[in-house]
Amino acid sequence: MTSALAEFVVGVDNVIFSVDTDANRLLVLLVQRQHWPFAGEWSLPGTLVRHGESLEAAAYRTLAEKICVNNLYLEQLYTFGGPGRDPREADTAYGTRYLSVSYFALVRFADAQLIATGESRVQWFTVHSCPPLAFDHSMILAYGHRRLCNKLEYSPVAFDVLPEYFTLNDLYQLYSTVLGPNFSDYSNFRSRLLKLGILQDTQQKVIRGAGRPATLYRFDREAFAPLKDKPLVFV
Amino acid sequence: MTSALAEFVVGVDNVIFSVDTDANRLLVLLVQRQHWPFAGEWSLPGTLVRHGESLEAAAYRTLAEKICVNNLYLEQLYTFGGPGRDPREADTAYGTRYLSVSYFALVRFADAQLIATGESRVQWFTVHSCPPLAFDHSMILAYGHRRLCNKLEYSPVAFDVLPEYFTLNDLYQLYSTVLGPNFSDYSNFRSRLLKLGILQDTQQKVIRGAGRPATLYRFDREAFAPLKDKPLVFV
DNA sequence: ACAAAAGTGTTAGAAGTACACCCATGT
DNA sequence: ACATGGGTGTACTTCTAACACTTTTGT
Repeated sequence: MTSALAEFVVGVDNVIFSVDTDANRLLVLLVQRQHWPFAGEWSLPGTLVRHGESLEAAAYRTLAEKICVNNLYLEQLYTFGGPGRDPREADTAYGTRYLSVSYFALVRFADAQLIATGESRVQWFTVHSCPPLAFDHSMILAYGHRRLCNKLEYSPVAFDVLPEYFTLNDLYQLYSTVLGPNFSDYSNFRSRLLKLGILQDTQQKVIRGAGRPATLYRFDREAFAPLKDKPLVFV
Repeated sequence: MTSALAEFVVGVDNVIFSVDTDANRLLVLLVQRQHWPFAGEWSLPGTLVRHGESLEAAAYRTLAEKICVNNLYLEQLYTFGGPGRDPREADTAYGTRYLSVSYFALVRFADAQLIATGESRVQWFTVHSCPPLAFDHSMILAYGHRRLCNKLEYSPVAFDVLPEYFTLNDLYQLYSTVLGPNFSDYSNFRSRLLKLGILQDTQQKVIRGAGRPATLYRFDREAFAPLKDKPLVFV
């Protein structure tokens, strides 16, 4: 004897982070809702999954609708599917459920062009000063933020959003803006990273304003491959 | 212009682990399917989500239908929702999708009673010698196994499946059956755990066969509370 | 007496932490 | 010359891994 199955509409919501290293700000992309429910409020960019479309494809599509970006990291975050998380459920007598599979993304700030479609507003907010969000999106954001910190510490996501050639300082800025002020000091970060042997020293130097020229490095994917799934620590 | 939304049936599949420390075996619970598709093949225990039921509730229900257990740890694992993962999709012209939210559980082996309902078979398999699974369940199992190892190393899940009073050897057996042979040696494991200060030394001793009596410890939840979300290492 | 299980100690090396200091460039 | 950012070195502590050893029980 089985009771009635729930009917579902499945959506994807993205927590899209970006790091503005110049201004030392960790940003998250929010959109302002145009329609009921929560019209006028800010929320994570999301979409409903289409016929024949994979979840990940839906996540990429949402992302591509809001920003134009070439370099990013994306992975599934968590699925929120309890009853009562979307007011639209109440519409239908037998309450179709709105399930949200959330994805977490990190994109390169420099080449992320926001797409302004008509009157819908899309905007970066610093994570620590963003408005209360529609639905349960504040919770999703918090969850995503925790994941971002972990990912940065234990896997090489940073290299997905850095330019191909970067200085150790670029890398350090990225880490310290995300991980906050009580992050490791530069000198130790430096030696730890170099000791890992996954950074290729291109002999090139780059001069940015005053100061000694900085060495340009690149991420050495081949050297990293054997270290994959090993408990690497980048902290 | 939006294309057709996918329609979904949402299911929950559980990767239920248990550790038989006596026989040094890591076990996973499988059920033998009775009906099409994959009739006769083994799969993870799962269910479809009912009206008004949360995902987690569905996961608990599935678990309770197969085994009777009081002590367990359960958390969401991953969501698999691509098109084509369930042959039943092909039935309906407009292909209702079968989405699976997977959960991962660790249960206490000693008090886990398998529930044999009629002819449906439920059985423990050692993780390293289990049959090929229906659907994409082999992938889900692999994913769950990885998560189990991580959880054990970084969070105190072990104490959810150990009895309230346990010896350090009980704990060590649990860890080494899950984490395999090249796990830390007993002496180092011991001092690391004790140094964390989260084990309460009840002055009681227990004698099991020959050998010096072992001290009974209990997990000190209050002492652990402040260490929560800190990067603890139990390895 | 001896095996078996529990528990302690030691040591060499690696890794982490907090600094002080030197180097190359622009102004 | 000196401020600025890049880069090196060091002294100290803590962690890790491997292993030898002592203690308390049953037989």
